[in-house]
Amino acid sequence: MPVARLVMRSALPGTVFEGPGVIWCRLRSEESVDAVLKVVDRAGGQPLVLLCDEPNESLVMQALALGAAGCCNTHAAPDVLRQVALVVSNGGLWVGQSLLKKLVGVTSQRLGQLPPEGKSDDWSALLSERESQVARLVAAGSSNREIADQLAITERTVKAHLTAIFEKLGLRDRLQLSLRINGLKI
Amino acid sequence: MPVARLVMRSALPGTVFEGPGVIWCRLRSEESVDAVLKVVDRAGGQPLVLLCDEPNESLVMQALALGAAGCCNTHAAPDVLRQVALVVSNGGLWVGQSLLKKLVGVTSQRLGQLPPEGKSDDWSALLSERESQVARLVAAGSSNREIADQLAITERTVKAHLTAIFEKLGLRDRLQLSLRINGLKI
DNA sequence: GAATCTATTGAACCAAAGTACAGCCGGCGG
DNA sequence: CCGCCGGCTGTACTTTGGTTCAATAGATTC
Repeated sequence: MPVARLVMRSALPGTVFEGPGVIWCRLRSEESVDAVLKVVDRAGGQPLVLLCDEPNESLVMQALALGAAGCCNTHAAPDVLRQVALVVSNGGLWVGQSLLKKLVGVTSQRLGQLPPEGKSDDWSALLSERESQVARLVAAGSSNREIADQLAITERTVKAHLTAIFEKLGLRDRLQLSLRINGLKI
Repeated sequence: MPVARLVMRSALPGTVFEGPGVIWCRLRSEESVDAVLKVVDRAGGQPLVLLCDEPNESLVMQALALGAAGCCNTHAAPDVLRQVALVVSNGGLWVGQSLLKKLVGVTSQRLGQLPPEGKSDDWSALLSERESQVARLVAAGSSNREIADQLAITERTVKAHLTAIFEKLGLRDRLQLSLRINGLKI
């Protein structure tokens, strides 16, 4: 009951409304996320939920990155909003199903890459340190020229490393290497 | 009250216990996440929470990637577990504070890299049917020759489709296309 | 000290990827 | 009917990727 009323009132442009344990904040289409979040006083670390007219993934990510506990459609059903309130007021994070999948997928691969010595991925064990650097840059989409500049070596040397990498891992080209490094292919 | 009792019983090694709206599953130190999650029957899409003796970031990420709604310490305080139950039974995701920060941080960084107004899966909407087929094959690591054979067209035509794809998605080469298709660039 | 591994580079070369500038055909909407 | 778009292809070209001959130098190991 309180949640529904909160939403009704927070639907007014620019309105910030504080409910039991949750701060709701309406974000109009033309407003930027950081600008709005900056002016909201978050006393006591209360979770904040953004209400957007047209939420999209990049917007939601931005909101989460800036400390919001969730972001959902202004015109979402009251039941949904009640659930959101319940989740975030208990320290949870409200993420849409599709975004969640993507976010977790990307990040888990990313975390797996970051520790140079950490994980089981055989490629890092098979390659020398320098070769691993080159491999990572290739997997991120860089060209030989870019890699050469970044590592301050010749493009020729980059090619030499790549030839060695392909040989060691039994791969054909940089695309297959990318799939291997990113954990998408054996 | 029910939550506390659930946890007590699910603390037995390998035990899977179903509470009101939540499935709890104990993960022992020597067990692998995917092995355990694979055998759990998730009827009705109920959220599942993993209870680990020594949770770490990579473990939690793995659990989330495999569809768990959360992962917390087996010996967590009853109050915490009650909150977790509340959050996930309402469709929320339970992420520890420190991990949350890291997760959002890493992902938001990548948002800054590729601003050109593209969500990660708008590609299928922007491309024609034939172009999508080519894009998928490229993302899987196929060469132009292989794609041509597979689609029973000329290598020249494959190149034509690729040129159109690069233009439409604002990409440079097949490697970047692969990253885009595989959701590694947002 | 010889052998081995790694990093680095050069010149030349082949192959694959990608672009530029075309053309042909079929369907579809005004 | 005509313009537009999607699919398909050709010739010729530039760029990038990758290999095959090398060679030099430091570090490590036996």
